[in-house]
Amino acid sequence: MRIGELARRAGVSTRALRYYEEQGLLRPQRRPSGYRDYGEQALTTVRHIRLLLSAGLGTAVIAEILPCVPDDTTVLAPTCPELLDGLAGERARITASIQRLTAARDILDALIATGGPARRP
Amino acid sequence: MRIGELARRAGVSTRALRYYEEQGLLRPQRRPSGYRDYGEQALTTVRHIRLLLSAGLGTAVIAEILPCVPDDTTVLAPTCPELLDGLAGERARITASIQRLTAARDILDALIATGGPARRP
DNA sequence: CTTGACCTTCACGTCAACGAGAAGGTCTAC
DNA sequence: GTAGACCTTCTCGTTGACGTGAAGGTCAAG
Repeated sequence: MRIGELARRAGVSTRALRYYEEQGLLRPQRRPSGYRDYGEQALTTVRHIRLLLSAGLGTAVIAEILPCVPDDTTVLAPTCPELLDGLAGERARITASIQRLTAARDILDALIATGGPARRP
Repeated sequence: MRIGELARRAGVSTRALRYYEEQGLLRPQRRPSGYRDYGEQALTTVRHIRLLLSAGLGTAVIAEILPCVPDDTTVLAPTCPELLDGLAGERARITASIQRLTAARDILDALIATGGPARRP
C-alpha cells in the first residue's frame, strides 16, 4: 500500500510516517516512480511505534527494539544481547513514570473529592 | 531561604525556579536587594509542581491547581468550581497514560522474557 | 576593600516529534 | 489529454520546559 492508505489505517499523518522512516523505524519498498510501498506488517509496526512513543521511549531506542519485535518479518535480533540492559532500564523508567502518574492522580482525586477546597463548611 | 538553597533542597535548578515564578507557580518575597526569599512551604510546593509536571500537566493547569492544594498557606480556592471539569479531564488523561505505559511495559516484558527474540531453539 | 560566592535580569539556544507549505512529478479516469 | 488526487523532496516553524552564557549588583569574610 502507499503512504496515504497506511496513514489512514494507522491513524497517523503521512508526515509522521516519513519521519519514522527518516529515523530508521520503517524501511518501505520503493516503486519505480519513487512512491513508497508498504507491506501489511507495516501497520502492526506503526502501532508498536506509537505505543512505545507514548511510553516515552525515543525513536533511537525504538529503532533498536523494533527488529526484535515479533510479527516483524525483517531480519531478527541484530544487537539484542547488549540491548537487554537498556530494555530493563527503560522498563524501570516506565514503572517509575507509572508511580509518578498514580501519585499525581491521587492528588487530583483528593482535590476532586473535597469538591475543590472551596468547601469550608 | 534564597533561591540557591531551595534549588539544592528541592533538587531542581535555579533556572527552573525562576521559570516557575515566571509562570505564576511561585511568588517568593523579595529582599531589599532584590533577592528572592522563599518560605519553608515553598519546598513542598516545588515538589507538587514537579510531580504534576511529570504527570504531563502543563504549567498553566498547575497554576490553577496549586492554590487549591493543602499545605499551601496562600489564599484558598479562587476559581475552583469551574476547575473541577478540567481536573476530571486531566485525571482521565493520566489514567489513559497509565494504561499506555502499562501496555508498553508489557511489550518490553515480552521481549525481555524471550531473552530478546534472538532465541530460536 | 577586595575576593568569591551568590544573586539579578535579559536573551538566545536546545531537543523531540512532528505541522505546514512550496515546487514539482505520477497515475487513474473520463 | 487533462483534471485532480496522490505522491516526492526540501525547508522552515512550533511547543514546553528549561539550559546557557552575558553583564552586572550584593554581601559576609579576611
